[in-house]
Amino acid sequence: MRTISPPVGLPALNEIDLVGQVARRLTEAIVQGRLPPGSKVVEAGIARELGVSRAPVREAARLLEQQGLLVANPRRGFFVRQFAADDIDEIYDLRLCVERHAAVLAARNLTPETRDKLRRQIEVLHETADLDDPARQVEEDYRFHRLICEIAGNRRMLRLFDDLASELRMVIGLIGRLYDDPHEIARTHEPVLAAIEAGHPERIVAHVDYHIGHAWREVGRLVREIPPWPAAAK
Amino acid sequence: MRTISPPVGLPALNEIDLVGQVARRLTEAIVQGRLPPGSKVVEAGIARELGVSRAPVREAARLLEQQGLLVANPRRGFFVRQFAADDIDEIYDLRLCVERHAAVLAARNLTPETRDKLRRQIEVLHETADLDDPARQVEEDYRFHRLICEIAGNRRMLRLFDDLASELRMVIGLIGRLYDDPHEIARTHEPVLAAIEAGHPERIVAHVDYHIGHAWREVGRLVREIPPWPAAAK
DNA sequence: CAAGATCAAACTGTCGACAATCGACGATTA
DNA sequence: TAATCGTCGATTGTCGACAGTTTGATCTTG
Repeated sequence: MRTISPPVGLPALNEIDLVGQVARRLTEAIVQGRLPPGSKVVEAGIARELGVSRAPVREAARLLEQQGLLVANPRRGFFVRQFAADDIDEIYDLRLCVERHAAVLAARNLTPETRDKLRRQIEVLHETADLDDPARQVEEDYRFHRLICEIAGNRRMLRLFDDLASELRMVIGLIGRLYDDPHEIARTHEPVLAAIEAGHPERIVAHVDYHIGHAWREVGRLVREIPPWPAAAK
Repeated sequence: MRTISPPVGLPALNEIDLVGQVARRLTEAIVQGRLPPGSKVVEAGIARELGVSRAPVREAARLLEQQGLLVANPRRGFFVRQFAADDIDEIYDLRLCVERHAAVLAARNLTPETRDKLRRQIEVLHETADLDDPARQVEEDYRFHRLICEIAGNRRMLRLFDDLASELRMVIGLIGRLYDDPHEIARTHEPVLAAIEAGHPERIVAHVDYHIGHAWREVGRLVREIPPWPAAAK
């Protein structure tokens, strides 16, 4: 295995875990909207662009396929997943299901350290709100929710959350702007944490439902507002 | 693309969706315990055995990796996933989380047709109970639970269920015998369906909790009873 | 005899090549 | 003119090969 010829502009891919790196690059390109939904992912093109051969690209594509970012059409290639309104509903429905459970478990496992982590993350959310960087804001938002799943202590659930988040990142990225006032978003996390600290399952579920349900409705509204997705190139 | 040289004993792989077929064969070998947990999956070996090259085998392995049946160690290869007691807990915890939700949704979407499907499946469970075919019994059991997820109408949730089921099949396959009397198993599905037909969310959740919780405890007990998993061959 | 160094075989990661297939475009025909 | 067919370039699916790494065995040395 040798070092890879430097692709233009981007830092060169080094030699370990090429597949993982290609997967990350592809994911980036998709959630940033550089590869719009419905567009064809030409193996040779990606390979040339990244300065690798097609084999690692194909393997990475399989990963993203399993993650739901790509769709494979045998003999026709990989295509960037297109989302419809009911996809949004599915994702949020599943997310609600997972996060309710995670929050209840997290409350059960809560220690002073993990509690502080959550509090600190809400602070970060407030700080980020001033930065006018929607992508960053979304990222820090997920980090809070991810923390809850982490604290819940079920690794499979955490992976599921990550998968859902990567699909959502794609959707949010396409919407292009934040669906709400950043400070407002930061604030709405507080009752969730409060409920977790209080530790009453019903209250936790209620607050998680409210919080996620809010995002669900907002995203759903925006998606329906801009129905023809941004130019499914090719 | 040409036809594949016939592997010994098994029907030859034809030319379409080679990756999918290899994946199925591998899954089979794993859940049947022919590839024991911890064992190394040698790409060239599998490839030779199936009469294909290593490329499709690698791609299939990536699929199974994402599904959790294989673990990839960079530069060392793919290994059959090993389950510990806490894996069982994670899987059942997640399954509980999903099936509660699915059952409530299924109740909401229930039509006379889907209701009959569920009833019929319980009959099948009873019929299968007489056959003394544990694998079949487990399969029909899953089919009932899968039906609920199907009726719930969230495709992502259905896929998640399938992934969990394939992990569980592997575990159950390793245990080798059924964890309970087949007729008893068939019977315990009835209250779940009854609750879904009645349509009270709390009752549905309670019955699903009881049903799945029972399997959880039984499987957990058996796993702890036979702690050293069957010879992690090499 | 144990611990470390040395070496060979086995295996993985990646590549380039080639045939089969797809899709677009233009020619042919009714 | 519209529909069908054939051709050609572009792209996928698969393969065999090669380089570098890991592994396990053997040999060396304290």
